[in-house]
Amino acid sequence: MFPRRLPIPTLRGQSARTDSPRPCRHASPGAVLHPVDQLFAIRTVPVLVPLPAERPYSYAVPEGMAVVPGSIVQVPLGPRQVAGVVWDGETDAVDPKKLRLITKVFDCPPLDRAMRRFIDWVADYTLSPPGLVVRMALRAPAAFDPEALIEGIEATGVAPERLTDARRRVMEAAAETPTWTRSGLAHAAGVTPSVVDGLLKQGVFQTLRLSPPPAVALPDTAYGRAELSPDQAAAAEALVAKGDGFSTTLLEGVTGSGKTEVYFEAVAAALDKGKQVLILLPEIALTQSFIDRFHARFGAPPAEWHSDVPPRRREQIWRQLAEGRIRVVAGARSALFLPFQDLGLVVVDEEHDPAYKQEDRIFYHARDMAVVRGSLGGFPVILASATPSVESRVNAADGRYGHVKLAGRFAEAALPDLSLVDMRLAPPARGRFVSPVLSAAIGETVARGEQALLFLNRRGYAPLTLCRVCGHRFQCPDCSTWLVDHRLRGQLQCHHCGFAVPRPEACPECGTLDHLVACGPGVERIAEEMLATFPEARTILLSSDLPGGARRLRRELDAIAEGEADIVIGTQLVAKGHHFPLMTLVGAIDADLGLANGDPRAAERTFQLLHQVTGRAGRSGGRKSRGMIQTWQPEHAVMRAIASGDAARFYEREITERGRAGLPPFGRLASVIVSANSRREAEEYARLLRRAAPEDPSIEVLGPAEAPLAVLRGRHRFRLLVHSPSRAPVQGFLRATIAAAPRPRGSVQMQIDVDPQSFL
DNA sequence: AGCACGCCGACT
DNA sequence: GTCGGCGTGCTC
Repeated sequence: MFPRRLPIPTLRGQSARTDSPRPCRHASPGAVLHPVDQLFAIRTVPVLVPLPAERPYSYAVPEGMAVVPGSIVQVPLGPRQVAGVVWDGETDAVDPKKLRLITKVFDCPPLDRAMRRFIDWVADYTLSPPGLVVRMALRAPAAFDPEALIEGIEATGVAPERLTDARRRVMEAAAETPTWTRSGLAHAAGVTPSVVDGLLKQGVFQTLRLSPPPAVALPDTAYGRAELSPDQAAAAEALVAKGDGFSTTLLEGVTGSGKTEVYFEAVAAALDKGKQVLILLPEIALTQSFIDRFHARFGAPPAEWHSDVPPRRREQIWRQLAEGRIRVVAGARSALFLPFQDLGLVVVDEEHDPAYKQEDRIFYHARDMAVVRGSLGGFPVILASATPSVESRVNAADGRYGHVKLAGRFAEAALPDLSLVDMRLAPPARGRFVSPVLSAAIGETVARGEQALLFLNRRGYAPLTLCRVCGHRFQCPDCSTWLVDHRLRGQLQCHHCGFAVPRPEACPECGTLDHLVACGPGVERIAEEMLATFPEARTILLSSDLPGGARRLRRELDAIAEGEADIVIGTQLVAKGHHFPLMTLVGAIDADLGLANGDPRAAERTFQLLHQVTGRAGRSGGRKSRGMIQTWQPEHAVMRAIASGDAARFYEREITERGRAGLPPFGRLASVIVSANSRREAEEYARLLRRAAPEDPSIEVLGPAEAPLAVLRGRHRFRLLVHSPSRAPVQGFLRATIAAAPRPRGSVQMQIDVDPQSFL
């Protein structure tokens, strides 16, 4: 089974003593040297510092300083002071002249053993230096020192000299709660702070130091206990029955079947046992509705953790979490590296979402690392989705994961009627992209006062611009990809590296004016078409590159939910999180779009995206809502699966295909991302790898044009795709290869991406 | 990752 | 003559 397949590769030799229960100052005394020994022996400890070192560095422990593995310490590193973590095991033999003293131990709970093993595991699996992994856990510099105490007041028992009305109200409030802040008490009593000041002066109150207020209120598991359907209750019971030890369970339920309420019961069970809980969400900045639902269930919001959380708040959350004062975090993938004190459950919501994969510096898939965290920490992990990843489906089918299904009988009825629009039979008019069939449906919908959503996963106006006179195509100078016409911004942009030029009027090749022509649709162009076809309808365009950022987007989404638009046109961000009750028609414009981009997961992604976006439709007025999918390949397995609603058959087919092609979760895929100055250099390095390879995996060099992935953002980056159909872990190959081939520096830099699930 | 050192191009 | 570009090496 899975847990025993999680070796800790690098560091071993824990001393059992070191992780013992913590005395109040967070650090146990450690070994005390005999006075005679003190003269000769210098105690050294390994310290993992936040830089790409393969091993922890050795530091000397000053006399009288108490450190244990996990202690967060400040150490000198070259010219500066950095925060590091005392690690497990023995120190390397290091030139005593290099040895430097630990500057100080932060007054902060140490990282627990499970967390340290997790960091080592992630470093080994992702083939990245453990120092860089620990860096992710230490991204809250000011949090290592205790939060500053604030000034509070408490009653002394002395009676006020003259009991005015205002003073009486203050005394009444003070009688109910022992300690207050000055302004807090004044506010609660409905008086000005000067009343409190007066009483303070008289000695009725005295000041004291209070610990700062909690970042979030404690959740109350009894607060908003939902009425569960029999289905939901059974599923919740199945989750809770998994017990406290490690297990992974796939919670699969169609849109609207109430998965969230079900796993909330598992969350409540963990909280009742005094455990902390982590709920991972993809792109949490846009999921206010989740926070609201959590609040309604538990009477308090979870602590939020994502890139939009301001630095001060991050520090507060980091600290209070380490102290165990925060019980629940809802966060993006980076929350996996937070210093939980007693984590007892991780829920990965929308587990299939590609946003869980980090493709920057350290490549990891948060869903899989959550499973690893659960395995090392000995607690359950729940993966929830309406459209699970093929990997999780296979793991569930093979018994590695539990499988809890929510049939959701009411939900079935509320799902939209889906139909394919065969673009070969019902082509749009010239220069248009919406089929007359869909267009008519939009007209009817708007006429009824309902909303229509048009989905097209392509930003901008048109993906290609060419000159009608000489045939010149606008191309990125760095990436050899087409420049995307962004009319609202007046730019041609490269979606790979961010290169942009103002939209030209003349062809740079032949100089002809006004003969440039846009080819293909983007959301801006669909918006234009809708404005022309339905000039009286209120049309809204939603796209990630619109000005105003996430906040404006959230406002727009709220406005749409309130009915302040008739036609909404959006990229894939409309597929996430939001539910639109008035939306009774969803149209997918270029549903085939994602199928031909060379991604081995293209079919799966398209299936999930189309399923999700059509699930946005509401259920207005008892009439079933409709989903219409424009496709040029109606016979494609994905399209057939979407139209028939037969997800099971899609998965079956996809699993067979993957097995045949040796793709994950059966075969292994990894890529070595190299930054090289030219394709030639990248090819050169690929040759080096091939020569050094102990076996013979295929290594393919892909530039930005062939591998349209976020990971290739930036100039001159290439992806060497290592494909191995055998069960032999690609890591083993890469490790050996990297050891044999000179590690590139400077002109060629590399990062490694091992595809999820190959750890099983 | 940062930071210093060191070696070649365009300028006050 | 310097200022400063980033290639290279190092941090216990």
